[in-house]
Amino acid sequence: MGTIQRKERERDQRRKAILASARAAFVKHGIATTTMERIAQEAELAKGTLYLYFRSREELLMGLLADDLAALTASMTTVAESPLAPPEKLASAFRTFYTYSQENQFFYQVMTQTNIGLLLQPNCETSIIADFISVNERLISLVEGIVSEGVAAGYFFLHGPIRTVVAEIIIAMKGSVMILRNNLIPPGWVTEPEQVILHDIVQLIIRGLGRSPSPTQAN
Amino acid sequence: MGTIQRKERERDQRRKAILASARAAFVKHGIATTTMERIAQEAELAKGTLYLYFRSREELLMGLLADDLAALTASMTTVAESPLAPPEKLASAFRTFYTYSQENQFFYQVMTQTNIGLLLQPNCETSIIADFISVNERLISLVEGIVSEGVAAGYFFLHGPIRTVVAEIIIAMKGSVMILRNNLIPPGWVTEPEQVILHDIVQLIIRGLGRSPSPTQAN
DNA sequence: TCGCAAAAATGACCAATGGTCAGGTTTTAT
DNA sequence: ATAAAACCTGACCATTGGTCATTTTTGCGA
Repeated sequence: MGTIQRKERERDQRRKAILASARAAFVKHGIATTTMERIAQEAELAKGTLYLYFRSREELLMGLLADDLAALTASMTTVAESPLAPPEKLASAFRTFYTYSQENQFFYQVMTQTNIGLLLQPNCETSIIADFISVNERLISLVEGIVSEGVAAGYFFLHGPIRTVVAEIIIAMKGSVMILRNNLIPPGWVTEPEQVILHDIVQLIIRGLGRSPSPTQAN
Repeated sequence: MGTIQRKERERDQRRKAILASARAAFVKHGIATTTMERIAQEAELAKGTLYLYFRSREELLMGLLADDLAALTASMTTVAESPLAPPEKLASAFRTFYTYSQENQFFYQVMTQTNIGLLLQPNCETSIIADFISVNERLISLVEGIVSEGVAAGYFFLHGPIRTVVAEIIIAMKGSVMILRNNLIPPGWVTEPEQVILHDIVQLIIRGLGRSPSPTQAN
């Protein structure tokens, strides 16, 4: 019986070692230009061996992304549990998201160089997709908690079901980060640093949340 | 002298014919899975001939995108010149952007399946990049006109230089469209149609613009 | 009209890369 | 010790963007 456990443990260790090598290679060379051959070399294995552990290059990428999303969720949880007022907590949550992408090179590259939708392919293992969805749900719940708190304390107003409002906030903020990090800003278009732009957008949304959706008048 | 003009005209016609064939192929088969061989077949030319007119696959894509952005700018110009109040005009502008992407299949696919930043590569012809930047500038100016009008009429408040504020609005809205169209919404996350989500986000931003950035109090 | 040079087009070829799989090596169980 | 199972290897395969030697077409001058 001990043999099975050891073998499972060793198999898991090799899988993790391959992921670590892939991460190092992706960070060093960029996602698009890192080949499976190069990852295999970094892992000191044959290329064919990689396919014993991952069904495709996409599945390898998703494995790395799942780890990052888990770490990000932990950071966001800390924010959600802090004693800040809801508007400041919301701003802090999205600052955390941005900072994480800035400090974690692989995550940054996935955000900027990969169409994540294309990674969610039928040849990805189902449990990896489920992990991705699960971690996303936890992020949503965290932001929902902050918004709910803000509504209860009178800082925010809802213009629809809270779930929908939260989704919209996240869409806008994630989208902004993607634009900022996708080189979709024509040169010379803005002179302020990305953090300032992102902060302003968060504040714009927070101000919008802080205003009842009923008024149709100026001022 | 007549021969040179005719040859230039014919060369331009062939270039346009290749672009049309590429568009048809991309729409029919998707961007990622359309090969240059398939485009060549659609154009009834040899594959090598494509490279007499475009330096790379990316340059071909950029050529198509430039046409789309020009058409989109025309639509947005119509909105900017309409007699609507600035908040409604702003909402209409972004609705136009979304509707265009919905109705124009190639544009939709570029938005969802392509990392545009990767298209802006050194092997793209400089004038194509310049066109891309130029069209972007026109879009920015249109939105800037609307915001400026709203400020003058007392609908909107600026939290920074108008150029920056406009950039932030565009970043948030473009980003939202990208998220919505990139299948980055986990299944079952939202039940409302994309248009409703986008409309809500625009309204949230408009409400934020309609509130002076000074208040720090709830209600 | 003909001959030649230039321009345009062709399609076989090349290099690169994700993925496959027959064969080799190592581990396990009896 | 032996056979079977598990693991690993690296040559091979299919695909595709891009190249380039060759072929075809066009334009021009005699």
